[in-house]
Amino acid sequence: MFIHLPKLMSLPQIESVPDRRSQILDAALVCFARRGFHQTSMHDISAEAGISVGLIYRYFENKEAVISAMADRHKKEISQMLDRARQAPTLLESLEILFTAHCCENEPRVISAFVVDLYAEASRNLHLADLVRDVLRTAMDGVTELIARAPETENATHGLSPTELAELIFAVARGMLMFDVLRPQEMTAAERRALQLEVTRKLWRVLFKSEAEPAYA
Amino acid sequence: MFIHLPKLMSLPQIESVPDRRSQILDAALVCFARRGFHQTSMHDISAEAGISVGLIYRYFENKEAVISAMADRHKKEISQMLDRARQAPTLLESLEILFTAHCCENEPRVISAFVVDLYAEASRNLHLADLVRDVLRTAMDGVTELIARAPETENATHGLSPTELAELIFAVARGMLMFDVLRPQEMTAAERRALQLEVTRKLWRVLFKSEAEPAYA
Amino acid sequence: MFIHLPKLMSLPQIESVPDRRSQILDAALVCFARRGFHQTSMHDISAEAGISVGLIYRYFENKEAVISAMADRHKKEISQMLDRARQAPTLLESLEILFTAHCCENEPRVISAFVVDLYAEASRNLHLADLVRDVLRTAMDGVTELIARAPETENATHGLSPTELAELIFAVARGMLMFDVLRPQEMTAAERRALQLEVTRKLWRVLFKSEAEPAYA
Amino acid sequence: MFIHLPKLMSLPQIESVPDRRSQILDAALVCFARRGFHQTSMHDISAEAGISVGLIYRYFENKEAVISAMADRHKKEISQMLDRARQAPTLLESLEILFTAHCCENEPRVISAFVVDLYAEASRNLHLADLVRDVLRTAMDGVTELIARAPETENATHGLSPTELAELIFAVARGMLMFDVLRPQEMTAAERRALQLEVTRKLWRVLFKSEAEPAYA
DNA sequence: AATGAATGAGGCTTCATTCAT
DNA sequence: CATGAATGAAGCCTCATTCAT
Repeated sequence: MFIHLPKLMSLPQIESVPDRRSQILDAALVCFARRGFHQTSMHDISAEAGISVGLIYRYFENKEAVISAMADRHKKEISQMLDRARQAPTLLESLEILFTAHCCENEPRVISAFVVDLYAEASRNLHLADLVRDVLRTAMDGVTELIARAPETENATHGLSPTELAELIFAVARGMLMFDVLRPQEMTAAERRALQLEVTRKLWRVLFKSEAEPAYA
Repeated sequence: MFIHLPKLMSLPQIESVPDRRSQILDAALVCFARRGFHQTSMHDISAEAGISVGLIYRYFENKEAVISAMADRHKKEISQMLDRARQAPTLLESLEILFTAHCCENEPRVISAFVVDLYAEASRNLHLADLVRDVLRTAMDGVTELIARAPETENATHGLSPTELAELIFAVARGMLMFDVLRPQEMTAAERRALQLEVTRKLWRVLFKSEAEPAYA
Repeated sequence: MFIHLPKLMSLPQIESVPDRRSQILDAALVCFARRGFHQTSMHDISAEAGISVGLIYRYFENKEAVISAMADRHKKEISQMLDRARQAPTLLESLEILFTAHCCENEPRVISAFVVDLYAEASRNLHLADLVRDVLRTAMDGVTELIARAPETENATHGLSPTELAELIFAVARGMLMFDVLRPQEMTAAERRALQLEVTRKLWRVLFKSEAEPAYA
Repeated sequence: MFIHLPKLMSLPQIESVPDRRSQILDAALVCFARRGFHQTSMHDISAEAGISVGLIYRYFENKEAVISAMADRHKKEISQMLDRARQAPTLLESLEILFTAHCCENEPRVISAFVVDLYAEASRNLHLADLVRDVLRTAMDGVTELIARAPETENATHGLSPTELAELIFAVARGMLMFDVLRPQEMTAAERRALQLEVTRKLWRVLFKSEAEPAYA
């Protein structure tokens, strides 16, 4: 009765099964960031994931489904980033989180090349466009709320509503993402991060510092 | 003297050569905007241009050369846009030109889907990255100069230099371009333009209007 | 004595083995009739049978073995059909059984699409060809015997031997099977059956009715 | 002026261009007869035709289009066979043409394995079914007419109309085609032909010889 | 006995590019 | 200058088969 313990050893695999999808998506992210959606072959992904091509098709209907799932992931990454931003003590720090999401050395879940590709793809794929639009709206709503409740914004917001400010902030964030893909490859995550923080502070000063007050630092 | 007549017969083609290139690039822009670089086949381009596939190879070494030439074109479009911006009477109007460059009904030379694709491609193609970086630098230099000479900027610029302001402005401009690819296809150029103008004015107010002055409109 | 209980538990499966095979072959017939041998995947069969793919390989060496087994089944179906034909009181009724074997609503064990596929496959598979040839020979021998002992054939058989008559009869039967695969899908088994009965009677009249006698009906 | 004669040499190719389709279909027929539709790869066809795979797609949209074109060809072959049958001096000779169409050594345009495959395929492809049904109807109409005008049929037709007789004849013809795919490969065209002729005469005797007359031969 | 995850060869199709005309 | 037939490598995807559990 207790002889078949080996079966219990397979328990960890119960958890590993749903991770196959993640494993594939992890590999896909690497490939997509490296060569773009349409330059990445299914074989590239399978090789990066260390599995066979056929196995991908057990977890995804086709290549487009992989792209869609990556877009879903992007949605979650942005959502998590937003959560972290919400927990920041000040609005400035929230913005710093928003602007440096793609500058983490070991956890680069938001990769600018991928995101730019995603938007490019969304311009031809209605389903993707819907999803990305939704991500954007959710994120902007989150930032709107952050602004609305921030004490910094009481003084001076140039007569703009939190919503309008959030739109500007997000435009800058996406624009900086576009700039980021042009950075020389030698640039480290830390250096990118430094550049982003600088811009964040400038933007913050412009938006939320009343002219009278002296700019700190 | 009369032996080389055949060559003389080709004289009119000397002028036609640049035209052929333009014709091909015009077609390529349409195709690239519609389906992206890597989803567009050389045959797509030739069909759109109304010529044979082989002819494209007489004017361009290969597909990548077409993409490169398109990037060069982008550089010229941005340069021309900058010229027009320089001729505007006020800084606000200059910015309006900058922000609505992709919203012209019949002359849509700056097409957002193409530009986003261009940046995506630049992230994997060093030569393209150099070129796009150069475009960006030139454009930002131009805007920097516009800001520097504008009387509006004397009052209050949040302690930011013209260069820093130009960077922010351009980030917003590129960010709005990313948003633009998500707009529903039913939206007309006029509607897009209206949205862009609104953002332009908000940005302008934020950057160059001192808090004291009441927001117009 | 009680140690090997697990093995005893598998006893009922000894009987289930032939059932499994039948279950798989039942499913295979459905699939083969629907899409043909080479358009049917092992997964199709397993899904139709409600079992896993791997299980099929416990009962059949490979896909070709399934096809072979199906051919064997075909042999048995034809053999059973022949038995029924032998029990019919008249030659005409025997022929009716022969010609309507594929027109039974709930027991359609002889499915024309499958049989035609079987012959097509036999043209490239020597083993299958042998088997089908054998089925044909056996069946024709059976019909030959039916003819030989039938009182109807005493009068007039156009100077043809029972063997020759059986060959003609079988050619018509297989030819009608080919026609059957062209029938519109809306046609019911009853309608197909009616068509077949008509042909059967005509053939019977031609072969076994002497000219002098008036055609009944 | 007369130097460029080589261009005139290309004239024969003007005719060869439309022949590419035929060349491909010729190759396809060989392959299909050898291995069946679904066991034949596009590479098989291209190799048999001595061209590259890609070239097939310049002349056919996809593999199914090749099969469809083959079905169209079948229609023409049957039509030509019918024309030849119409020119025969006697009904028996007409039937001989009908029954031996697939037994020609060097011009085997009607290949039984292919035809049986075609019917099998028609059972799953409505378009093909329509076409084959049409071929069958046309052919049966032709034979009906042959019977109607034949003096041999005045005497005795068992009370069956020409249409009914044609149906029986065609059933036998298709049935014999099914038998043909089972013949051992060693059998020569001449031997097959002899077998078919024998059956033809038996059928003819059964259908059109009044019982009274002695069977010739 | 039964499952279904995993493999990888192979099939269909596309496409950048060349070249004879 | 211009055409478009031709090539063949490469991409997406399927599927027969195996094997650990």
